[in-house]
Amino acid sequence: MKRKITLKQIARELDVSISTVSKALRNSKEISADTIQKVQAFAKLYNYRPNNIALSLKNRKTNTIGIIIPEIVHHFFSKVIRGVELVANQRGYNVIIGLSNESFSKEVINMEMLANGSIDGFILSMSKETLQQQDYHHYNETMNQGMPIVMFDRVVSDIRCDKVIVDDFNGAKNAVNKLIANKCKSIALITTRDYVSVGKLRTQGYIEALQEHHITPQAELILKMDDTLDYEVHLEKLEAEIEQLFKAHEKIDGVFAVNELYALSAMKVARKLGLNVPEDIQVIGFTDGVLSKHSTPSLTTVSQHAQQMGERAADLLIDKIESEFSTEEEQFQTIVINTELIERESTK
Amino acid sequence: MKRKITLKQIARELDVSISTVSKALRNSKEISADTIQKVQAFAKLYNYRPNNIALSLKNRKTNTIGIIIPEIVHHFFSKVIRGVELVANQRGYNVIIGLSNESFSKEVINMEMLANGSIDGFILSMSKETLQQQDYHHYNETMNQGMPIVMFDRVVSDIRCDKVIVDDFNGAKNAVNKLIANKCKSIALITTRDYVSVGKLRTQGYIEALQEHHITPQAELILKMDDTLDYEVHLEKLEAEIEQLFKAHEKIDGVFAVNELYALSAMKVARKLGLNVPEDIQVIGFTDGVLSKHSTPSLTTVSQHAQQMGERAADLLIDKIESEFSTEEEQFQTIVINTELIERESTK
DNA sequence: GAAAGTCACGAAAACGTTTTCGTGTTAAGA
DNA sequence: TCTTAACACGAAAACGTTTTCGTGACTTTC
Repeated sequence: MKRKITLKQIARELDVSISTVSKALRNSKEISADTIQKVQAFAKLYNYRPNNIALSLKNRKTNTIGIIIPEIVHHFFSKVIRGVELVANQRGYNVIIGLSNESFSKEVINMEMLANGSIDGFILSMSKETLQQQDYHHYNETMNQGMPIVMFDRVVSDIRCDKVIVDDFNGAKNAVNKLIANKCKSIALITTRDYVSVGKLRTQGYIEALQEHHITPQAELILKMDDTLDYEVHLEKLEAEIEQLFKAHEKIDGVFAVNELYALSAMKVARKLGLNVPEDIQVIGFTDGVLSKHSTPSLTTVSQHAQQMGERAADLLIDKIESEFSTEEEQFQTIVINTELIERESTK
Repeated sequence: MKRKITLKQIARELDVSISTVSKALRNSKEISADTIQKVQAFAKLYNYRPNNIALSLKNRKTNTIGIIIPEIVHHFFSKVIRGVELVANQRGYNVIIGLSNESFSKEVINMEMLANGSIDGFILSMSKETLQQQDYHHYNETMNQGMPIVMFDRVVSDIRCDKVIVDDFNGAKNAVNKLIANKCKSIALITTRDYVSVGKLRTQGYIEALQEHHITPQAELILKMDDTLDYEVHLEKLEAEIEQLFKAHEKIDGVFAVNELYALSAMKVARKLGLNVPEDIQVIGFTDGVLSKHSTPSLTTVSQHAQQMGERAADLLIDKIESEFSTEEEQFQTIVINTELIERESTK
């Protein structure tokens, strides 16, 4: 079990100086052809590779980007990671992950852990707790130290940085428009509480679609779930509330749900009540998940292009990292990713 | 936009030496109370944090572990990552990810990228291509350089390292036993080609369960799918083959599938053929996925405890990293994670 | 044959730490 | 008053690179 070989060891073996070895390996014209050949042969034999950490220290650059997300066991986020990793690798960067688990303190700890020189920049999506507490000091402190941040999906306008977001508003609007075009007369919305920006925007899209078609939004048709609990935990509660909603408003013939599970639950309850999807009631969800594709009936859904979000975020971040000129007045971009309505069996 | 402050800057400001600052921050008794107080106050004011990269270089230890997996948009793997991250963070380590995308060359490139000093050890699951080509030189080279490796799930006995695996054999056997106990007389197996070790073991479990109940396994009841294509791509082909199988053997009243999607497809085809699950045909899958829980009917499945696998793998790796004594003859462990049969609606 | 230039290489600094080993000053002991 | 010990601090090395700047030994030029 031998350690990795270093320049110093090569130098000693070949009885030259460290600088000579370093230069020879980089084909410097300061070094004679003889020496270059000798050094390179030796280095190859011992499989020399420059130590990354030493390079990082010297160059004050790690070629690593950090990504902090609330949860990894989640199709949306894992697809974003895939996108980030793809672009990062292509451009010579590694990706280091931190999970906030939707907790403010874990988010802060993770950021501090990585901000001390381990990475060149952050890609992150805020935890629910951070969104609730509206405490953004850790972002600002990190940026003040010259560490660029790109936020995605869950963002707030108070923070000045690059952002990549989904067009939640139009995604929702298009979905509801589709339901209206499909002759739905009474469309329910199943959503979460409003503190997460995306939920709010989707609700607005729903309302505006209705209004544009001269349908008055009715508060009774909007079901707001408390999602501070884990999805799975409050599944029964969810279904019970949906059932109550459906029973109270038998005329409901369309449902727009802000996520996959809510949509699936709606279909499940509908079936239980003897309603056929899509004949009696049509359902559209919002997500990139795997459930939609494989449910029966399969679910029409608003795709978020999660992987593309990750790719764009990574490009944005690396561009910023590599831009030599940090112009005095920084310009921040917000990239909006268009959604796509994927029609499946749950709509006509 | 000021850079992070360093010991040197503090030293200059306070007109003491770097060593004094360093010692003062660590409350060395070499330093007077006065100086300690002064330095710590200044450091706190400027929010000093030691540079991780410098520490890594000095200590020849990065406190980072690398995880290389074939795919991240996958419930099993993302749960493993969650487990790894949980334990790693608790024990003061970061996690850096690499995706092989089931490709041999990407696996090698990723490993080389991380092996050059960036991490202290690897946790990995082999790509399908690596399993097929049976070329393991990169693992051995990495380990020869003193970098510990823990493999999980997809392992081969040729490589001498710590391993965490699922008890695929008994998981499958228990599942089939369950079907037999539930009065299934003709049980089909839907599996993949055999080069992935886990597939082979699950097939063996199936066969042994049958044999122990004096049922002769029939080759015609075993459907081997070519999974070199992406799941989604060959979905129709899968369903067509299952349909053919069911039609050719109408007596089939039980199905054991080696993954979630195969099981779901079996249920889908059954429904199409007018068969009721579980009345006419019972189905069991093998996975930790999300589809099983939310399908209709929900799927009885063999849970792999993916998160626990990640946790155990991380503990194993960190133990090895931190064990000072690299005893001459290294001992390697293989931890077997027991499966658990989760009964849902697809079995009686 | 001396001045100038080329060649091939080495010394040293720098990145930011920690730690070992001095060393000068003061206080205590004889 | 002299020796010794305690105290408080600094210099320097080390981790593994890259790069700038010297510097001898030759070679060329007039």
